[in-house]
Amino acid sequence: MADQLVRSGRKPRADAQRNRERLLEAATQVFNQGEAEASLEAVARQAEVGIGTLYRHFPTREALFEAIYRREVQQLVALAEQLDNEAPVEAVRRWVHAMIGFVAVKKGMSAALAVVAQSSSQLAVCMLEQMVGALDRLLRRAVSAGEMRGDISAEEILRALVGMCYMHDTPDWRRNVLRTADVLIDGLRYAARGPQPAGR
Amino acid sequence: MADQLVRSGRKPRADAQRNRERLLEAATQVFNQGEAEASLEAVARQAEVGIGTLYRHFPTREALFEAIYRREVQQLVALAEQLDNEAPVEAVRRWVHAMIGFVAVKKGMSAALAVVAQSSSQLAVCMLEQMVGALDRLLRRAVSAGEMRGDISAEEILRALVGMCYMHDTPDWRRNVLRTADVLIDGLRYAARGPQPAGR
Amino acid sequence: MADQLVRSGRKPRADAQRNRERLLEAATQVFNQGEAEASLEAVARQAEVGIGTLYRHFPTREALFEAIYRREVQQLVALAEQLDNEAPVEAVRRWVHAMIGFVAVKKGMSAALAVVAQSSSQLAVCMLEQMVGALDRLLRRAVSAGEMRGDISAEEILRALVGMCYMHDTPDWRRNVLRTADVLIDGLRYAARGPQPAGR
Amino acid sequence: MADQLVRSGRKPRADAQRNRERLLEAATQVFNQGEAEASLEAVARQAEVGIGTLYRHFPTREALFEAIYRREVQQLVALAEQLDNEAPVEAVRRWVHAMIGFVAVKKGMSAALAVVAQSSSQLAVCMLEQMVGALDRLLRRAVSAGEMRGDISAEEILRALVGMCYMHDTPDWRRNVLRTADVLIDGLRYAARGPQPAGR
DNA sequence: AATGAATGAGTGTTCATTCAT
DNA sequence: TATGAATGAACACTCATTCAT
Repeated sequence: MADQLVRSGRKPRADAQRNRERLLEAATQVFNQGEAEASLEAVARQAEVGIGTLYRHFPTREALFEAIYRREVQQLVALAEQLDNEAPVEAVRRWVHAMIGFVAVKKGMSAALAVVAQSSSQLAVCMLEQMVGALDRLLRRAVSAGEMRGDISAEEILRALVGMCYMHDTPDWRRNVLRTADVLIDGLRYAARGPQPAGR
Repeated sequence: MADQLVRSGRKPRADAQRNRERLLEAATQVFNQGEAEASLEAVARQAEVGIGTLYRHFPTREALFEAIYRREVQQLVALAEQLDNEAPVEAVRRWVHAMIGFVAVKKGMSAALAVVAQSSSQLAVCMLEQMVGALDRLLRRAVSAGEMRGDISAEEILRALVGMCYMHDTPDWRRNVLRTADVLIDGLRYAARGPQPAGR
Repeated sequence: MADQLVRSGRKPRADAQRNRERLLEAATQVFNQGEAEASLEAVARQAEVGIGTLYRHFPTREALFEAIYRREVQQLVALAEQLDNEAPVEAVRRWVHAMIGFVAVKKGMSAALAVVAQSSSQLAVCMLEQMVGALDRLLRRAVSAGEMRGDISAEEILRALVGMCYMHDTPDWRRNVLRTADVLIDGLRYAARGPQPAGR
Repeated sequence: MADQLVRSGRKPRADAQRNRERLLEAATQVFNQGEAEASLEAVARQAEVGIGTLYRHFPTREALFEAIYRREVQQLVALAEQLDNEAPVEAVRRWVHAMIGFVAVKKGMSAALAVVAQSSSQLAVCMLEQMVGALDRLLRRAVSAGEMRGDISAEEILRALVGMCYMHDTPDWRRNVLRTADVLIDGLRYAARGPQPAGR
């Protein structure tokens, strides 16, 4: 499903598995602490593995991105499920904060996400859908509770968040983005009750 | 103004001027209907002009970006001034819509803006500052009027808007982004009066 | 030695070794029968090898120079050691002649040496130092024996020799330079005993 | 004879003459305080003159070099004549020192001379011949006086000197080269009397 | 399966030279 | 004549991708 090795039915050779791990580890480092446009050769070098091996495991650059972030994405999906018990709006806020914190830790992930969000490969779409699904679940609850407007799709909001993260590269962008994200969430609440007389 | 240059037969040779125009036209097309990272050679080819000519007119990639978008940016700055008479929040909303519409017309401008927003060249910074200045002017009025919270900088909001635009490439992204931008603005209003009891 | 590498089937793949050889051969030809500033592309073409291959083997122009002339330089160093048993002045003369003969065979080496002598890369400096060291060893002996003046550094003399070679491109320059070099050596001897009354 | 303008019979226009002067001045500066490989465009810019004008006056790079150094060469030729009254060996030494000092002042002239010495254009040859002639005149006197060996041509010595200068780029190369040049001259004297018993 | 050598198209950039104004 | 815009060949260098070992 994810990449070539899995397809062959047979259990993957031990060293193949090890190399896959090394590559993911290396790619994470290279992409996260630098640019998302680093050369694949650099990744292979970091993993102390031949470039050919990299290609065997991840035939395209996107396959690599996807493999890197699949796990992380699943964490976010899991988090959404856990937040089911929270108050609706608060759950949305916490999930959004988690996502931003997540991107902040994995510096450079924003670029990768941007790439993914703009590509249209099946797998990229799938990843995006998962995240959209997670956020959607939370939003729906808030909307049902009458605490948020329901005419903005989760995908829209997700794209906005990713875009907000992507536009920064200063080291302290995180708190700024967090605040702006809160504004966005506030906007979703505000409209739930419609515009109100400015004089209260 | 352009007239003057053409008529006076002085320095700006006719063909030079024409080539400059062609290059801008071509660059706009190439960048707008593709990626902001298209090769300069491609631009020259599109303009049916030697690569050397491109370099003569625009010694760096950014000089080209800047030339393309400087005029447009100034339009937005001018718009901000015109909106001084509007109701504060409405003025903000209209300016934001104008900016998005502007990006929508110049499809791909978002990519260019993204590049600019992330680079740190003097000129890029200057362009960004101009737009920030325009938005800041409008925000301040709204804040002064007690209709918007004042702890989110214009730059943050601008980056968020650019990011939102950048994350889309479907043909109909515009209305989605407009709506999400409105949510953001609503958020700015909402907090001006503090969180309110949600029906509780 | 080369044998070993080839036979052991280990790391140095056969074709890599062959290409390296071809590149050195080609570079020697191109540089020697033309200018030291020939394009690297020309070298690759001569070697019938992709330009990328050239870069893999020799990441910089100087790395190529160095590879070409390292072995030869070491021969000269070795020669200096062998001449330790000769009469001091004669040893200097023979080494200098060897050097010139060496340049003469590798026509165009003078240009390469000139480049090296003017660059300041680590490796270039190292090569120069080796040759200076070799000549210095011989000069010291002659100075100790009271047969040469000691206030001219080996490096000066070496630069002069390289310069002399570099200034020629006629096919028969060798004997001319040899004679002039002898004059230089004579000058070193002459002053060992101080200026003498010229018959006056 | 030197360049195109002179050929046309008519007296050169005043501004043409002025531009020629500016170009020479500029070229001297650019070549002398930098590299002999500076772009012609840089020269034209320094002269505040169009590149086309440069080409009109000096159709080739060598024509420019030649024009620059012709006057200086003639100074050296004149100096040789003035030295006719000095003691022969001293005259040679003084001329050689003058030449080196000359190159030292016009930093970068060594590179230009090297170019000239290796080219084979008529004019370059002519320049070289003039300098050779000047030195030759002095050498002959010393040889006639029995104070120098006569089997080394002036051209050889000149090439050696130029080469020696060319091989340096440190700021204090002058004294080193002067000393080495003295050694060369000493060598010419030494052999005039043949090898002498080392014990005196 | 793993390796890394080979490839060459592609990009940015410079500069000598021509030519329209 | 003077100008400088236009040109494009040439070069250095990178990197994704293929393929022999």
